[in-house]
Amino acid sequence: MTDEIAKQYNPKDTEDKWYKFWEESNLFLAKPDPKKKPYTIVIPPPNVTGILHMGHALNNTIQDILIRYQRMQGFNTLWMPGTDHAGIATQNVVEKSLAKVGLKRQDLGRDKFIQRVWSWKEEYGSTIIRQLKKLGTSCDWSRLRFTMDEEYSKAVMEAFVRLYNKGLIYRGSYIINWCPRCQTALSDEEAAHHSLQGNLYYLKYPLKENPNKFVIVATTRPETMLGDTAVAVNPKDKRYKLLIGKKLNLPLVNREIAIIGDNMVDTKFGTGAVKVTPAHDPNDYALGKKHNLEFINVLRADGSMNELAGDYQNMDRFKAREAILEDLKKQGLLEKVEAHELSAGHCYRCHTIVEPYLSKQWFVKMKPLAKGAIDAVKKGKVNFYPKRWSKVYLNWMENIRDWCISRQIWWGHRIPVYYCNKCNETIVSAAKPQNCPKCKSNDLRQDEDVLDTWFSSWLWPFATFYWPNESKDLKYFYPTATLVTAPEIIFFWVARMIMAGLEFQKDIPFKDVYIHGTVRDIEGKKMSKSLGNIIDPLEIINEYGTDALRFSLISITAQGQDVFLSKERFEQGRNFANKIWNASRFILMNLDSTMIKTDLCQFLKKEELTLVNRWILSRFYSTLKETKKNLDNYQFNEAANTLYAFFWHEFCDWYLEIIKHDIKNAHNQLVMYKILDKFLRAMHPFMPFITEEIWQKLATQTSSIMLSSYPHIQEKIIDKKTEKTFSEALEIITTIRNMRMELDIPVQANNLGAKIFTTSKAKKAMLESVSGQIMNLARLNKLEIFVDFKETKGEFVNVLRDLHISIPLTGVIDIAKHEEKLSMKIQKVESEIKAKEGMLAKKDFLQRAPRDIVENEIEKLKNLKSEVQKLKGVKDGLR
RNA sequence: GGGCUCAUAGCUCAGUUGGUUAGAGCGUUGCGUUGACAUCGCAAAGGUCAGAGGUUCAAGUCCUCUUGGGCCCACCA
Repeated sequence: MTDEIAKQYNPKDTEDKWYKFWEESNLFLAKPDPKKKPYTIVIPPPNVTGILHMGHALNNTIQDILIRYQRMQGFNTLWMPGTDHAGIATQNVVEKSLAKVGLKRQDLGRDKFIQRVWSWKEEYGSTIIRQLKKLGTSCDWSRLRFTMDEEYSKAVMEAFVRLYNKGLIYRGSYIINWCPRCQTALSDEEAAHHSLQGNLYYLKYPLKENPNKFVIVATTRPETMLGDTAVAVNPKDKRYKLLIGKKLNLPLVNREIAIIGDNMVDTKFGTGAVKVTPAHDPNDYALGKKHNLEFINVLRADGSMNELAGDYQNMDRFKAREAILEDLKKQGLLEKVEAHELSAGHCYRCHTIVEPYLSKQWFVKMKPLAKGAIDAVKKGKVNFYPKRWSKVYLNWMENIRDWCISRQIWWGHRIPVYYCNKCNETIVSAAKPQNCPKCKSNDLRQDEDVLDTWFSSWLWPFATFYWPNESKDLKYFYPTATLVTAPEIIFFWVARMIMAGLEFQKDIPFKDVYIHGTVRDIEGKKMSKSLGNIIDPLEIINEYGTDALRFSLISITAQGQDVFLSKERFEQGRNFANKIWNASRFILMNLDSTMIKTDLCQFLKKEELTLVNRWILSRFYSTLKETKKNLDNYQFNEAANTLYAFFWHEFCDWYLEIIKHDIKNAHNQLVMYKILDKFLRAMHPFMPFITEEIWQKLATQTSSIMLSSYPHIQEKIIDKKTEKTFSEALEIITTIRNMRMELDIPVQANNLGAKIFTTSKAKKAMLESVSGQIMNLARLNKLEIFVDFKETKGEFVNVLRDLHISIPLTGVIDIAKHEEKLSMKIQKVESEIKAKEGMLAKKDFLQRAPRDIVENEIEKLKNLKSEVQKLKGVKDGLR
C-alpha cells in the first residue's frame, strides 16, 4: 500500500484535516428518521464568556465517546450544541471593558449597553465553540443554539407566563442574597457558603428604665445593629424571663426597642439574647413578621450605609463595622470580642460576601414542581451514575425552597411583566400588550428586572427544539438519552431540568445522568486561574495531540471520581497514539492487498485457523466484550484501559512479534488486518483522529470510520481454552528468557536448545502445538518435549508449575544465588499449600462453598504439591 | 449539625453482584537498537490493601467504630 508513513505519529497532520472532512461531509448532522432509534445528548451549554478548561475537556470527551459509540452502533444520534448567555458573568465582562474607557453601563443606557453586549458576543462568543471543535466533538453544529436567540427567548417567556398563570410565580418582599458588587439578587444556590474566620462581638444595650443595666447581645455583623428593632430572648430562659416587654435603648442611634420572647432563641448560644434586625437577616425577618416589628433597612444596594445609618451614612458596610465598634468601645458598650468561625455566602460570580437583603423580587414556587421530579428519580425513570448522587438530589429536592428568579442586571431575558402607569394593573404576557386590559391606557412600563440565567437553561432539553412549537424534532429526539455533567450543577441545572421537563413536556428530559468528577491539580486543588495551577487543554493538544489528551483524561477517570492531573499524564496518551501508529505502519508495510478482501467468516468455513490466530482473535473478542460492557455502564476508564492493554501488550508485544517471522502466511495476513480494522473501530470513540487517519490508509468500504459499524461480538470465536493454552506458552517463553538472562546467554545467539518435561501425553501434544512460537520468541534453535523428567548432568533446570524446563549449562552459574531463589520459591509455594490445606480441612468450606470453587481448590493444591516437589528436586540436584 | 467521598507498590490511581498468585501508568534497577515504534523492547525489584472489631466456609471488596484528608448541604445570631 503506502510506504511513506512517518516513523512518528504527528497529530497536527491529521486532526484539523479530518475534522474539516467530517464537518463538510455532514457526518455530525442528525435528522429524524422513524426507521432508526434516536440517541440524543444535549450539551451543557458553556458560557459565551467561557474558554476551554480541563473540566470542559473531560465533560465533552465523555459525551463525544457516547455519541460516537452509539452512532456506530446504528442509533440516530444527535448531539445538540449551544452556548449560554450567562447573564451576570457576561455583563461583568462587558462592564469591565467599559470601565477601561471610564464608562459605566448607566452612561450608555440600557438599550445601548445591551447592544454592546451583543456585539461582544458576536466577536468573542464563539471562542469556546471553536475550542470544542479542537477536541473533536461531533456535535450537530447546524443546530447551534444560544439561550438569548429569538426562538429560545420565546420559550423562556412562555415558561414564565405558564407558571405565572398556574400561580407558581409570585412577586414579594423577602430577604434574599444580595451581591453588593454585582448589585443584584442571587438565588440560594448562587450564594456559595464558605467558612471564614470572624469574630463574635458582644454588645451592651442599656435598659431604658435603668441605663446602668444592660442586656448583652452577641453578633457577627455589628453594623446591622443600626437596623435593630428588638432583642429576643427565650421565654424559658430564667435570666431574661422578667425582662420580656421591657424597653432597651439602642446605642448610637438612641432608638427605643423592645425585648421580646420567642422559642426560636437558643439559650446556649452567645448570651442567650439576640439582637433582631428584620431587614438584614432571614431569621430576624421571620421574627419581625411574627412579632410585627419594624423593618429598617440601613444598607444601599452597593453595600454602603444609607441615610438611616446616621453618622455612618455612606460608609462601606465593613468600614462602618469598624467605626461602630470603635464608638461602642468608647462608650463602654463593647463587652468583649471572641474569635468565631462563621460561614458566609459568597457571590458565585465575583466571590464578594453577599448580604442578606430585604427586597422585592420574583420567585418560583418550587414544592409543586419538585413532587414529580422526586418521583421520577425514586421510580428509576431518571438514573444517576454513580448512583449516590440520587441521594444528594433527593435530599435537596425534598427540602427545596422557592427560587428567586429576578436579577437587577440588564443582560438577560427581561421579565415579561408590565405595569399600567395609570391604574397600576400588573399584566403578564409573553408579548408586549398594546394597552391595559383594565383601564385601556397605553401607558405601560415593563418590569426592569431580567431572569436568572438558569431560568432559561432549565428549558434546554426542549427549548433547543423550538418548544413550545410541537416540532418533529422535539417529538423524535425528546426525551434525550444521557446528560453528562459535573456535580456542582446538580442543583443549578440538572434538578431544575427534570422539573421543567415534567412540567412543560410532561416527560423526563433524560434517562441517565452521568456525573463525572472534578478535574484537580496533582495536589488535589481545584484548577483555577487565581491559583495558577491550570493545565490548558489547548496547550496539551498542541503538544501531544487531541487523541492523547482524550485518551489520557479518560483512562484516569474512574466513574464519578475526581481526576488528579499533572502534565506528564498526557505522555501516556501520546505514547499510545504513537504505538497504534507504528503497529499500523508495520501492518500496512507488510500487508498483501489481495488478502484484505477475504471475508473472515468465509475463510473460517474452509480452514481452521492456526493456534496463534485463534488465540488473538479470541482475545480480541473477549476484549471487545469487556469494552462494550464497560461503555454501557459508563465505565470509560475501564473501557479505554482494556483496549489499551489488549492492543499494546497482547497484539503488539506478543502477536505481532510472533507472526513477524511468517508474515506472508495467509492466516496471519488475514487476522492481523481484521484485528487492526476492528480495533480501530472499537477505539474510534476514544481517539477519533488517529483512527480515522489509519482507517483511510487501509482499503476501506466506507468513506469514513465514522460511518462504519462498531464491531459486533462474535461469541463463537471466543475460546477460553485456547486463551489458556496460549498464555501458558507465553509463560514458558518468559521463563526461558529469564533463564538465559541468568546464564548471560546473549539473545542474538540463536544456538540454544531447550527441553520441556511434562507429565502427560496430552500436555505434551498441547505444548508441541505451540513449540514453534516458543522457539521463535525464546530464540531457540531446538525444542524437545518429553513426558517424564529425567535429570541430566550439565543442565540448568527450572520449574514452572508442573513443568521442568532445562537448557544446557554453559559457562559458570552462581549456584548459591540460584539455590536461594529456589528456596524462596519453595517457601512461598509451601505457605500457599499450608493455606490451601487449612481451607480444605474445614468441613464448612467443603459443605457450603460452591462445588466448582472447592474442586478448583483441590486441583490447585495438587498442582502446588507437585510443583514444590519438583522445585526441591531441582534444588537438590544443584550440588 | 446532616450527608457524601477517599486512604491499595516510591508517586498517581484501577480493582461493580465477596471466591485463582491484588493490577496499570509513571518512577527505580539490569539487559537490549543493522528496517513498526527509544514516544521502543526484554526482564526484575517493590504491597501487614489506614487501624480495630464484626458478618461469612471465604473480606481489598459487606457491616460497625477509630484515625487522617477532600467535598457538599444547613437561616448556630
